[in-house]
Parts: sequence; C-alpha cells; structure tokens
Amino acid sequence: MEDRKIRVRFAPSPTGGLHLGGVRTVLYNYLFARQQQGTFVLRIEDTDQSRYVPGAEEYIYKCLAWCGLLPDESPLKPGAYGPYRQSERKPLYLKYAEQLIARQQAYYAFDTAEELDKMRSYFKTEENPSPQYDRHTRMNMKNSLVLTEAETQQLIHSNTPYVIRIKMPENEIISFTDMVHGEVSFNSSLVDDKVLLKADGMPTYHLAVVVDDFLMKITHAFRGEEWLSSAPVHILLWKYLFGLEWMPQWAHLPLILGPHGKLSKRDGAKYGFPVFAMNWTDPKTNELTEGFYEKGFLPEAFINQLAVLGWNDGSEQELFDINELIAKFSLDRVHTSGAKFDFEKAKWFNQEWIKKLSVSQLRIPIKQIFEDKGIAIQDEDAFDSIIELVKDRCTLLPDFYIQASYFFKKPEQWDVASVKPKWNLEKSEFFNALIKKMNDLPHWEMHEIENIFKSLATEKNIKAGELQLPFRVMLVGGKFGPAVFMIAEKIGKDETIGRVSAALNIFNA
RNA sequence: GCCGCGUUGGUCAAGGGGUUAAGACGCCUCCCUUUCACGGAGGAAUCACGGGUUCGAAUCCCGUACGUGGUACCA
Repeated sequence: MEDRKIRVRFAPSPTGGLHLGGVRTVLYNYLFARQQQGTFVLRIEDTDQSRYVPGAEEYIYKCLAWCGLLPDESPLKPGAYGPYRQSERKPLYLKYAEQLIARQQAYYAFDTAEELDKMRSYFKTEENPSPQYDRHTRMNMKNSLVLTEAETQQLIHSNTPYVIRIKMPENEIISFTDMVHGEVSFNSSLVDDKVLLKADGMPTYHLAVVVDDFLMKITHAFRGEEWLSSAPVHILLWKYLFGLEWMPQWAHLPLILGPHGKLSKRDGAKYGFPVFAMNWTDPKTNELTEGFYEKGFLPEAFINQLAVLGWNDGSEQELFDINELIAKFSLDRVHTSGAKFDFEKAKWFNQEWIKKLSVSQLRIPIKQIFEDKGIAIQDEDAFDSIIELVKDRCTLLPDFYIQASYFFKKPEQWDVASVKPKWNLEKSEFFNALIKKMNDLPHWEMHEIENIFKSLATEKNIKAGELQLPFRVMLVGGKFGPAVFMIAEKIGKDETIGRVSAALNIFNA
C-alpha cells in the first residue's frame, strides 16, 4: 500500500468555465504529483447527459495548457487506465452496483420523480425542510426493500425505470483521516440513501468516483470541501466494494470565496474581476464570462497566487515559481478555512511577475496585444527596450499598450486640462524656438535634447521644470511615462517635432 | 431544521501555553522623482463572544454566535 506509485486525479465535469477553485485543485494535484514523482490524471466526469455542454472539455484543456498544468494521462493522452471519460466507462459500473445489491448494501428503487416530490412534500415540516430518502422514509417508498423479490423482478423485466440506492446502515460511526482536516466523523443514520446508478444506467458521482479511483489506482484524492459531507457515502462504498486499505487518502481543500461568500460568476461581473481561468462563453445563452488570461494575467502570477491562497510554506516568501512550489508544497500546511479571493492582491502578484520575468519572456504576449490593436512590431530589439522602459508601470498586460503605444503612434488626444491653466505666450514661443533648435540638432540623443531644452529655457528665462510637463503631454498625451527626453529620443526627431507642432495648435486654441 | 467544516487587522496570513501577536495586499503620511510609476521610511488597523483548565490562554476544553458547504436520478 505504502509503496504504491502515487497517482492523483483532477475530475471536472465539463459543464462550463473553469473557476479559481478548480484551477487551485488542479495545481495542488499537479504539485503533489510532481513532488512525489507520481502521475497526474485528468478524468472527465460527464455522467450527467442533461448537463452536457459542447466545447467545455476542450476549454478545460486550453486552460490547463495556459496554466502549464498538463496531465500525464487524460482523454487526449490515454495511459493504461482508460477510457478517461466516464460516459465511455458506462458499462463498468452496473456490476458493482449489482454486487452491492447482492450483499444487501444497496437496493432497487422504482419511485418516479413525482413520487419523490410527493414524499418530500408530505414529510416536509418547519423543522425538516428537506426530508431525505433514508431509514425514516425508505419503507414508505417503492423499492426492493418493501416489494417482494418477485414483484421487484417483475418490475425490472417489464422495463420499469429504476435506480440503485445505497442502503445506509443505522448508527454506524464513519470516520476517516483527512489530509487537511484530520479526523472527521459522521453518523451513518444522518446520511441519506444516495442514488448510485441512475435510471439511464449512468452512475452518479458517488459510485463513479469510487469505482474509477479504484480502477485508476488513485492514491490521493484532492477535491473541494463541498464534497466533505458526502464522504461517508464514498467511504462506505470503498469498504463494501474494494476494501478500505485501497482507498485513496482524501484531502478536502478549503473553498475559495468571493466578496460575499461562495464565489460566483456574478461576483466577477459585479466586482469587475474574472473568476474563470480563461474567457468562457455559454453556448446556450451566449453569455461571456471573463477569464484571467484575457484580462492580462501571466500564468505564473495566476498560479502563484492560487498556490498561496490556502497554503504557505511558513516563511515570509510569497513569490514562488512552479519549481519552488513543487519543492515546497505540503498538504499539512494547507489551511482548513476558506479564503476570500482578493483581486487587488491578484494584481499585485501580476505586477511582481512582470518585474520578475525577463523581457524576452514578456515579449510574446505583449507583442500580441499590440498586434491585436493594429500595431505591427518589426524591430523586436527596439520593442524589448520599450518593454523594459515601461514595465515598472504595468500591472496587467494590456497596461503595456497604454504605457507604450505612444512610442508607435501619436496620441489620440492630449490632456489639455493639465497644461492649459499654466499655458501662456512665452511658453508657446519657447516651443516654437525649440522646434528650430531640435531641427538643427545633429545627434538625436536624449542628453543632447535635454541640453538644448534646458539652455533654451534659461535663455528664455522660464523654469525648465515648468516646460517639461507640457513637452511630455505633447509627446505622450498625458502625465505619465518614463523620462521625456528618452521618449523624444526613441520616437525620433521628425516625430517629436511633428507632435510638438500639432499639440501647439491645440494648446494655443 | 438537521449534518459537516470553519473563525488571528478590511483581505491573505505567521504564530499552536509565556512574543512588543511576524509579514504581504489595500489605505494614509513622508522621502526620491519638476510626469506617472518603481523604490525607500513611517502610520492606522487583529486574536468572534462566554465560560472553564492553568501560575499564565490567540494557542487546550466546553458552550454560544456567526460564516460556509451539504441536505438532487448535479457534479
């Protein structure tokens, strides 16, 4: 048991966007697998045909690829334990359900949806708003526990739809040791008779997760804490079907919360931050939910923040690359309590990673942004130096466009308001004279430009400082950016002169 | 309602019987910078509450409150 090869899995259901919590679960799986020289498998939990969403599975691969968290085994890259889509494993599950029935650990139930509703509303009281299908109610229902063997067989043979439910034992303490929560226990009397096999022959999550984790030899199972309350069902199933000694070690990860509790797509829309890894468009409603990728996050930053949202190494370090995470990650330092996602901090992580990465690593995504905006980059070396010049001012990737587009085209508008109040004839004349001086300048180089600028200012008896701001606004459009004379050097003599005279017309108007 | 899991500044968090209760984000002040940032120096702000145990509790125990998840032929 102890020397089994480590195998972990991420098992999403392809029903929509991949949210923060999902990515973090992938990440912890990935880190653990890499650290332990194990195998990371991706299994698609598509047992609910009514929730099938076209494109969702491809989307998951895309997100994992962007994050750099690719699985070792998946539907696209099958290993020895396929198929990796539960819908394709359908024939596997029935025999396990029947085995449970044979041992009276499960039973057939023929209740229709209407009959279930009826039962629930009949037993519903103020104290018990949601009655369960359990030891209190099951003997009032239509199932093989109350029907005779002959009646049951008759119903099955006449193709009456049925499900198979687990028969929860009475008053048994079910406990296990969770890798993050420690000892957790439940009383079986309080757990309902969960459906294991649906009327369409598909297993529910409860059966599928146990059967597949066994068949795929999963050793450690990470999932969100929302699954903790159904853990007793899974544990019982392991005990009945395969033996507890083969059960993976569970780790129920704390939830990632939004500003007001559970993180929802709504929060993202409402507070202006993404909740999905990448843009997701619901094919039915056409509704678009923004992703971190499109928002301009670096995968390194995204992963880094998710890693430390619920885990830390005990030191003051906050910035980790993937290799450090692989080396340092440990389940016993994963928190037990949920954490609110803080978009401000997310931006900080991105900014830090922009500073951390080399220009050549940054170039590709930034170049893409410029090209999407219609600015073709021919000279990559020049582009690199511009990236270097402005990177301290950027927190999200699109900021590079805002901070550097004026190197490639003249400003679309000028921040006239910050110039106008102090604008006068003398200043206007200064710039006219400056145009001439610049024109005559043989070496177009920042210090030389600065020299003529300052000596002209002295000559005209105006403080150079008061002229630099208008000059800046003329060249970049606003009050931002690196040293003005550097900008002038980069955009060139003709362009500088052109922008000064164009702006002069506006300022003098 | 019932069951599970939680609770250290606004947020992320370290600390797990004796600490001036780290650090980070955000916020504020100042320095640097005749732009915006970066950077630097400071500041405000925390152990949910009530009982125990103990010489001593943020740390251990019990309650309460609050939050959160579950309570589907969804995962």
